[in-house]
Amino acid sequence: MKNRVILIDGNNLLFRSYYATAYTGNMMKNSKGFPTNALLGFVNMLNKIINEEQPTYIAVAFDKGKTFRHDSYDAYKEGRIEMPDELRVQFGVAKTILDNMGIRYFEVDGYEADDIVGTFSQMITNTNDYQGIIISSDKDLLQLINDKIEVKLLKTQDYIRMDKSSFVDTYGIEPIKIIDLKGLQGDASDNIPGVKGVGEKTALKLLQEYNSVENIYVNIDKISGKLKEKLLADKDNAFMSKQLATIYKEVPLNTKLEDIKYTGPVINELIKTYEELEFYSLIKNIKGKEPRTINDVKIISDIDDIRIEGEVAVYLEVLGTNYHMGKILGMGVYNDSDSFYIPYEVLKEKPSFLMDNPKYTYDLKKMVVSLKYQEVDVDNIVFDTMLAAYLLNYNIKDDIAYLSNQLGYDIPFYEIISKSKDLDEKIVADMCVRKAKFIYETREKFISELKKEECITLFEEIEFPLAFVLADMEYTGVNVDRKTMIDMGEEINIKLEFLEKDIFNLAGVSFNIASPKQLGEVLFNRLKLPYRGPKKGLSTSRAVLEKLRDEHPIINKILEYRMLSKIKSTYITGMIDFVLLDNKIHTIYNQTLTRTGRLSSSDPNLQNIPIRYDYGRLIRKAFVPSKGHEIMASDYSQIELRVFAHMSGVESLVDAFNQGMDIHTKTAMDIFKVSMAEVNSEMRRKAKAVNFGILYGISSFGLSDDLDIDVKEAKIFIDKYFETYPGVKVYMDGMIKEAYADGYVKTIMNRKRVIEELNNKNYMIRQQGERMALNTPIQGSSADIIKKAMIDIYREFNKRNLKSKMIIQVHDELIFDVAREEKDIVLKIVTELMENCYKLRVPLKVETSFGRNWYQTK
DNA sequence: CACGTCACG
DNA sequence: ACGTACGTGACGTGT
Repeated sequence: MKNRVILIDGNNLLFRSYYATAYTGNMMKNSKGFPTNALLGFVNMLNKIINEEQPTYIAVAFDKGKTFRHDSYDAYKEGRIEMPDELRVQFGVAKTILDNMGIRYFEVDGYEADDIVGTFSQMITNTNDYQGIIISSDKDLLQLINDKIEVKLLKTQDYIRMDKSSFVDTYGIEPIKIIDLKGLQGDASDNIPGVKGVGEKTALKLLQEYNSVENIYVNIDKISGKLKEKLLADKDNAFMSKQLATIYKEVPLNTKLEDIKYTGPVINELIKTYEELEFYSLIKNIKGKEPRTINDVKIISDIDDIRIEGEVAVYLEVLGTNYHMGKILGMGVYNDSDSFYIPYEVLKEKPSFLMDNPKYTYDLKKMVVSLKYQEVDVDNIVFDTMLAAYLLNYNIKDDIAYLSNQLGYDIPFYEIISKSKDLDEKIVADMCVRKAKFIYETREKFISELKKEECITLFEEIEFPLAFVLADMEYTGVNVDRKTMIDMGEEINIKLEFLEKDIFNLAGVSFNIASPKQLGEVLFNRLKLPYRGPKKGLSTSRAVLEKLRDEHPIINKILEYRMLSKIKSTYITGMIDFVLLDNKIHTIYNQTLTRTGRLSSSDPNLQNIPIRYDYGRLIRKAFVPSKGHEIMASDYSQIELRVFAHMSGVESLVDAFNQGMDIHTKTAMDIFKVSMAEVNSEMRRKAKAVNFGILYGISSFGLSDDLDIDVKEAKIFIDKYFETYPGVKVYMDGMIKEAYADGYVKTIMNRKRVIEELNNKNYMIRQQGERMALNTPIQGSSADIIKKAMIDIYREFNKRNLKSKMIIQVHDELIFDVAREEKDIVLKIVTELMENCYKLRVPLKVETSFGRNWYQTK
């Protein structure tokens, strides 16, 4: 077995990973603003290579000198423009990481990475005991291939492995002949001139006949006509180009192969570097990490030993992401005078401080709900770090360890320590107390930041009280009629079987209908249906298929198959899995996820239950009230357009809402300059589409797609709209200007969204940022309003001791499980509070309906 | 684990 | 010449 030597073109690797993400606008930075995108790709690639190749030797080469070669990015190749600062600064850290990983790297004045790789290849070629593998996406390096050297040529997704025989198969020449090829055809990207008028085809033909540049000129008289003239005219260039294309193999490295032995990482140093970069997921995966020093934490074994005074930080550790019926490990407790860990067994005896002492925590909803299932009540919670960090635009990623490590704390991830073979209670206890300590010590900092950012009112009056409301909704849950679901599932199964048979018959072949790849193959290659979708690849999305409805009977069958299998997998099978022993579904509302301030719902998602199409809508029959109750659904009518009218202050829109007009009809009247009676359904449909466009940050393409008209026609519509309502344009321009000036936009309750995209060099990304800047204040303010309504309603229900419960929120509607005898009062309270919880210059309107299940509320 | 697709506001 | 409407979550496929 030969020694495997990995040679890595470090410049190439960093460039690739930089541009892989930077150009899409996802410039990744740590919380201090240091760019990390190239480094993450770099490290992931190194890990992948080490894993796959299990090398004994590794060297990484970097450029050092005035020339600057790489082929990761065309603009550089052509223009030799400067390396962006955001990439430059990552090179130094890359070298530190290599040191930490136990990998030698080399850079030599006046030489490029290629030359260093070439020099090592030569050393390998000169021995018998080594085998070299070069890693790069630079095809120039292919010239180094020989019996002992192969190249892993990196592609966007994966790589191609090239050894001597596969190279000859692909190109028809020996690897080393690449330099002759370049001598003749040149390479614009490397400023290699070559012979003018000779391209790849001619060059290959010449080389197959004469083998080398030198030999071509020896036999120049055997060549005739134009080609001979061209060759003679550029003879000097041909030799010079060949030399330029040749990778230098004698860089003075003063190194033996033995010196580049891969020694493995210096783990603690590597972790430190990763922590600095906030590469927490990489830290998780480091093998052989030394256990951190465990503090001797007091572990409470007797409830009577718990004595704590004053304000205290607590953190409850619950296993897994779904805390409904999740396993509770225990609670870390910390304040200035004491700290300890309370295991679950003691916690369930309900220590009194849970009710009495003022408490700070992280994710109060999770704590309250988890303990509620154990019949343990918690009261007097006064602060939640997670909610504060969310409003301050911190990256929280659902884990207190992520946040705390960003702020200089040393807190392990539970997933990591749970893998250590001797996980004892001491380790968990230490971790929980560290978390509580973090909460305790950073509370003031978060509060002062909230004040500074003027988000403290939003925190105190909306997000913090809302968490308790959501806790109650989640714990209350939604009753489900399993039988309705199962019956519907069986009906779907039968329909699917028939559809599948029909589809296979029509296609003349059986295949996996759920596979876009196989379906595309059948439709567009086998059945030769005309493709009218987006250019990239073969899309089989509904939008594309609907255009083919009249072309082939298989299309409708496929669309129906798709619809039914979606309903079955997501809304029948998927939903049934979430029905707990109480016959209820308990969703989780994520309060700290969306960039706009909306909630999101998961496990399962109750905010995307079908309604638009008749068949899917039937699933709502399975969502039922408690005994003696009914389902009540109250939704805001056009809240986002009302918010828009309010924020823009455009008079005709404000007036329309104040007069109680149908806003889409009103828009149609204004755009088409007709009377109300003259507005037909087509005009209203178009006006409606334009109104929606306005909410999203309109674009002619988007509108044309929605209305299925020309982009030109759409543009005319938009211009007409802006002519009709010049105030809208003024408002939008002002909003965008403000967003560029501040770097963020805000809602009516001062929720801020930072929009990095506005600083992106890429025009498309900036455009996207502008649309976010237009949409977020509207979507976010609507979210603010309904959150306020939910809090008001929750408090009023409690005050009146009602049996009825608020159970679901779907962005602009609230669903209730209402006791029959409370129908009148609940309707009155909900309407009143939803409509009046926040005063705009237009009225908020709420529409409500009752039903014996969710389906009937319409 | 990313992608395509589709469910909702 | 670009390649797009805003905000989410879940599923099956295929690497």
